[in-house]
Amino acid sequence: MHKEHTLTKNQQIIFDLIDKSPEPMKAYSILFNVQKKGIKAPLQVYRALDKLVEIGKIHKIESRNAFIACHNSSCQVSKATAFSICEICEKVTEISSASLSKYLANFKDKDGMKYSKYNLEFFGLCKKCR
Amino acid sequence: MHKEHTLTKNQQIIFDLIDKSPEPMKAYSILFNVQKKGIKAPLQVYRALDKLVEIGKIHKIESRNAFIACHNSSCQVSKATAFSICEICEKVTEISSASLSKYLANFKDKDGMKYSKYNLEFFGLCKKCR
DNA sequence: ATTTAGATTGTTATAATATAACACTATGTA
DNA sequence: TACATAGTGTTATATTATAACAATCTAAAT
Repeated sequence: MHKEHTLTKNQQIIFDLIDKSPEPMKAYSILFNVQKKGIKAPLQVYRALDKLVEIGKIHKIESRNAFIACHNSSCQVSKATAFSICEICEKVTEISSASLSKYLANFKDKDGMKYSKYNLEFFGLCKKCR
Repeated sequence: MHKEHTLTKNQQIIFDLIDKSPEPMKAYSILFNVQKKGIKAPLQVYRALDKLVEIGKIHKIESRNAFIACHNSSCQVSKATAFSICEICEKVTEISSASLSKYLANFKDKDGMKYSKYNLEFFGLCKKCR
């Protein structure tokens, strides 16, 4: 359905790191972790992050300036994202709910406008922190 | 229903500026604009912004690192926000839809968890830019 | 009126996040 | 081969945000 993107070396290194991380990673934390692999400058990280976001392999958690691997097989290229964020432990979970995405994709604002692109962040306490 | 907060001098100056602005304002743009009123340092701005966000007089547009006055009379203290953002002209509009807020407040994730606090940003093209 | 607790202020310094500009290199395709 | 496009490496810098500390204001309770 969609083009498979072959990741470049930097993109792969950075994706692997984020994908293995149990929590969202911040750009400079990523930088610190990949310096031993030859990625030395912030821009190298940000460029890879931009591309990975663009092709849907990772998502940016806007309220946290952090990045998480996409674990929702249906949103590889999607820009329609939803997350829950624990306000205590900062655990972030991607929400993949067909009814939610359907509702939001069909939502019309007061001008009758629909939006296929959105980002939704829910805040609360996760199971463990409740 | 809710406590009226009397704004302090700095808070009032900064709120007035944001409230008059037709578009979201960034912190350092706010700083530049209030320097003639004696607010000289970033922290003075950020502290007022934090408080204004906390009491619901303004909202932060997370994807833009910018602040907009609340024009939704029902969300003075609310943390349940929704916006549409034009990807060309960057116009931001707060969405106040009873059905949307009802849907989101009642949304349950796969653990059955509900969230009273959320932020939703829709992206698309506004009327003028379409 | 005085005390006191909490919020707010002013200030300097610094941390954290992100991009500009430019020359160079790899990769795929005509 | 040669051309276009995307990616790289690098230095410098812009932008966004917070730490720490002393001083001041404000409201409520003596």
